[in-house]
Amino acid sequence: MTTSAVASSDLSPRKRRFREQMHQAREDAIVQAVNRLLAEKGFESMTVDEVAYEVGIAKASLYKHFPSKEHLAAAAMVRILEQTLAHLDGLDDALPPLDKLKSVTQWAMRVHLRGEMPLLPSENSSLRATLMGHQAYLDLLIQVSDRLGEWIEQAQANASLHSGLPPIVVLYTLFARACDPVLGFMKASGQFSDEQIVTLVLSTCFDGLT
Amino acid sequence: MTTSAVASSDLSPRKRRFREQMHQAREDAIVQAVNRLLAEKGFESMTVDEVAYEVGIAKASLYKHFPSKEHLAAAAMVRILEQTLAHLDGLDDALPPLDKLKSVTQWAMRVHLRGEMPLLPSENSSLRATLMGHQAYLDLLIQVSDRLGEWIEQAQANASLHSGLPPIVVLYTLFARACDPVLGFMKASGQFSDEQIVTLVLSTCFDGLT
DNA sequence: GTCTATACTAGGATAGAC
DNA sequence: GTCTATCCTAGTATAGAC
Repeated sequence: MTTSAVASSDLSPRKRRFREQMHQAREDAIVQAVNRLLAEKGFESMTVDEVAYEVGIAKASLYKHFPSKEHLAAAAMVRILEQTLAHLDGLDDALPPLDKLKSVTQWAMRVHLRGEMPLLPSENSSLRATLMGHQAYLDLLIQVSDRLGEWIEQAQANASLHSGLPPIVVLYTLFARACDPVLGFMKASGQFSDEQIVTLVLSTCFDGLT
Repeated sequence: MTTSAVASSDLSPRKRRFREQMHQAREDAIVQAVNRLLAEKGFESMTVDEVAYEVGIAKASLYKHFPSKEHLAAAAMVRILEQTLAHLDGLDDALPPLDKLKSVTQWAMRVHLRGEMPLLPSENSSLRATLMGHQAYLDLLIQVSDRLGEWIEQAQANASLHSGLPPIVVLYTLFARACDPVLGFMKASGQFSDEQIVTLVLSTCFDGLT
C-alpha cells in the first residue's frame, strides 16, 4: 500500500471531513479570486499566473483543481449564479413581481459596483464551448432565467411592465444592466455615489429616458 | 541621390498625388479590416496577423502604417467617430432634439447589427493609454459628446427628455446602447429581424420597460 | 513601403519530485 | 495536491533585403 493511498483512504471519518473542508475552502478562495479578476480585467486580460499569485499557491496547483482557464471562468459564473439564486430565494414572496425584478437588478448593480461582477466576452469561442458544456452552469442559468421569466410575465399580466415587449427582450435587458459599462463610466466620473448610480440607472432602465 | 529619395520627392505633382491616394486607400483598407475584426472579436481576441491577412499584405507592412496594435484600434475608433459626426451633420436641423438623439441611437444600433461597431474593452490599460494620447480621437470624442450634449439639454428644456437625469447620465446611456450586448443576444436568438431589434431596443432605452 | 524570416515575450499548460 | 522548472504555442514587433 502506497503512502498516497494511506493519505487518501485510511483516515478516520473526522479527518476525512477535515480534508474535504480544506479542499473546498481552497477552491472557494480560487473561485473568489477569479471572480474578482474577471470583474476587474475581463477574461482575456486575466492571467492564470495572477490567479495563482492572488490565491497564494503555485500555478500547477491551480490546474489540479480546474483543468483550464475557461473552467476557472465557468466556476466563477456558477458562483455568481448561485448567489443570484440565493438572492431570488431571499425575496419576500408577497412583493409585487415588478418589485422583485427591480430588486434583483439593484442587487446585481451593487455587485457590479463593488467590483464583484465577473464579466465575460460573448465573442470568445473556446470560452463559449466550455460554458455550453458545463452542466452546472447551464442548469443555474436556466433556473435564474425561469424565475425571472415568471415574474416578467406576471408583471406584464398586471400591466406594471410594458406588455408589448417580448418577455425575452425584458430578460436580456435585465441581464445586460448587470454588466452595463454605464455603471463603470459613472463611477469613474467620480460625480456620483454608488447608491446614486444604482438609483439613476434603475430609473433609466425601467422608466426610460423620456 | 538615392533611389528612395528619387521615389519620394522627384516625382511630378500628378504622380505624387497618385502615390498619396494609393497610400490613403491602403490605410483605409487596413482600418476597415480592423474595424470589422474589432466588431467581431474585440480587441484582445483580434490578432495583427488576422488584420494583415484580411488586408492581404504582410504584417511588417502594417507596422509601417501604424506603430502598434493599439494604434490600429485607435484608428478604427477615429473612423467610427468620423462617421458618427457625419451622421450628426446629415440630420435635418429642424428636427426636434429628441428625434435627433433617437436617430443617432438607431443609426449606431444598425451599425452594430451590421457587425461594424468596433468594441473596445474599457479595462485594457495599454489601450487606454494610447487612446488618451491620441489627439484626433480625443477631439472627435469631444465633438460628438458636445453635439449630443446640446441636444440632450434642449430636449430636457422642452420636457421631451426626463429632466431629473444628469445630462452626462443620458449621454453615457446613449453611448452604451451602441455597444449593448442585448443587440447581439437578440440577433443570436434568431427570433427578430434587425429592424425589429432596433425598434424594440430603442423603445426600452427611451420609454423604459414599464 | 513591401516582403520573408526571425527575435522576443507572455502566458497557458505539464512533468516530475516530494 | 503542492511545489519548481520547463515546455510550447501564439502573438507582438523588428531586421534587413529589395
